[in-house]
Amino acid sequence: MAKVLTSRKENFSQWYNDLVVKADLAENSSVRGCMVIKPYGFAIWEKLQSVLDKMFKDTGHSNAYFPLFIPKSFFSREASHVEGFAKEVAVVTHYRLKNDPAGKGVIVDRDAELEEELIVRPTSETIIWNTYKNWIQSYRDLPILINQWANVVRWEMRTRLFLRTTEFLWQEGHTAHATKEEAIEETMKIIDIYSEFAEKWMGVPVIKGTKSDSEKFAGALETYSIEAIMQDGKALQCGTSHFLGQNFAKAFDVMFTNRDGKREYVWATSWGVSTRLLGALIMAHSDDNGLVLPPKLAPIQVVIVPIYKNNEEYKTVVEKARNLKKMLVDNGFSVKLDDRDTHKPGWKFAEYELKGVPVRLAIGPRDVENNTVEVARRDTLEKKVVPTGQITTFVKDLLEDIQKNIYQKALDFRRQNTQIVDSYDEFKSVIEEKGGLIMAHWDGTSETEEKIKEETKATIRCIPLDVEMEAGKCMVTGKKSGKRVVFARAY
RNA sequence: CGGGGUGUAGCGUAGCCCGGUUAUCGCGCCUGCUUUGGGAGCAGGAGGUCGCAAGUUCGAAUCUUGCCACCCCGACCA
Repeated sequence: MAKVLTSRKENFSQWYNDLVVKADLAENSSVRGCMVIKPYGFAIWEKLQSVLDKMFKDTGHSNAYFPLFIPKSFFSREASHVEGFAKEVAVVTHYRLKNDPAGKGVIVDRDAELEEELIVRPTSETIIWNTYKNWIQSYRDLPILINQWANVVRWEMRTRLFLRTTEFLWQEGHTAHATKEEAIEETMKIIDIYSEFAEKWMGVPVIKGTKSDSEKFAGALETYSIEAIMQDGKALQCGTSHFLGQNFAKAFDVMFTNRDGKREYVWATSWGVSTRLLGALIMAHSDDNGLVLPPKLAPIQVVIVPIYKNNEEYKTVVEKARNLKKMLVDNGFSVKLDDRDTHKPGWKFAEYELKGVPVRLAIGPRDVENNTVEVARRDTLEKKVVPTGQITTFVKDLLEDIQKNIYQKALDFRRQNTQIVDSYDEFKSVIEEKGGLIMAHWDGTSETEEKIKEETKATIRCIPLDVEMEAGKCMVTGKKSGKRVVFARAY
């Protein structure tokens, strides 16, 4: 078979880039750091959106929409928030163009300068809390549980398809609560939703945990994240849920009267996942033949490829293929019949493997005669001939098996690439030679974290929730530590 | 913004050091015939402001200068 992708082991970055482009997911646009998401890639995003959206709604959240532009003054209200984002915001300063007197197209009309510059949102806390101020007077107005699907802009220095683009799509939840406890509970509820989504739908095992002070969201008291490992051993943050305390309520003066008639600041959370999830999906499962999609998120779950030599065979084979498609569609599967005469079967096989379609059915004259179908599964590339009568149950079981298998494979990979390390020397050599996740003791200070980052490029991905307490000593300073934390080089 | 590199057809490239016929090759594209159970074969064909501008020269993809764009490494990061 002709090789279209760079090998995963040879050059992971290039493999990733090739894959994204050749599987028709996305490509770089002519706009700096911005990508074009192509129909096939967007179909996966839409599927992912619909599942998450339902999970949010099932837990009492509703969707709304807030402006793209944020007045600069709103933005500067919360000190640490400004600090965190100032270096990467796009700023709108003018509102008009005019013809260039020198005759070279259009130029900015300097007379049309805005009195107050507008920031293109890097995230919406500020504009939303400025709005919530008008919505909240009493404890009866709480909680507010809102989510928005939107685009945001962060002017990153270096970009990478899906993982870090200047503009990206995401959902951002912003909730307001009467009590601290309720806000914390919301933060946890969301990180659980994210984790369930990653594991059950994307088939990507994740570690839930809290962020260290230096990795916290700008303006948050506590940031919870889910962290996954990619096939090159680097970690990827897949979603975050922040407990914001009363920081934004104080910055935007959002108070409510409680049951006792006393005025109090509102408690807040915010949380989000982005198109980066598609990057995680790709880097966690795919191989040198292309994408491997979890059946639950695949836009096409089953593709049918007819095989024939002449017009006569075409008729009988395609007719059978159509029946097969109808049968599967009636059973709720997403099926594509590729009866194009412009490409040969072998070409189509390779194409759908590249696109990660979980199950492929091939029907040729041989199958028509024997009343069978050839079934191929994407994850293991195994093929099997199945009697037509059993095909719906077979495909149903197979899709479930693939979903389970890719999760298990990713989980096994993570186990094999997670080391428990006690000394800093060992840490350095493991990071350098093997990569992956490292569970080690840390004294809890930003100084130590910074030192490790500088010397090894590894950062604390999270302080995991589901890990037992264990008395130990920080591998760098020897100070006391109650728990191992997760270190890795990260995207 | 610092350090390195690259711009030649839709994509990937040779040629550049050492200037000289009609700019190389592969993929892709178009036409025809043969093919079709793992990216088909043969034959023919179309497609180029050699990143942009100026300069040197009888002559520039090739040399010089300026500009632009992109990529990689660092700081930043969902």
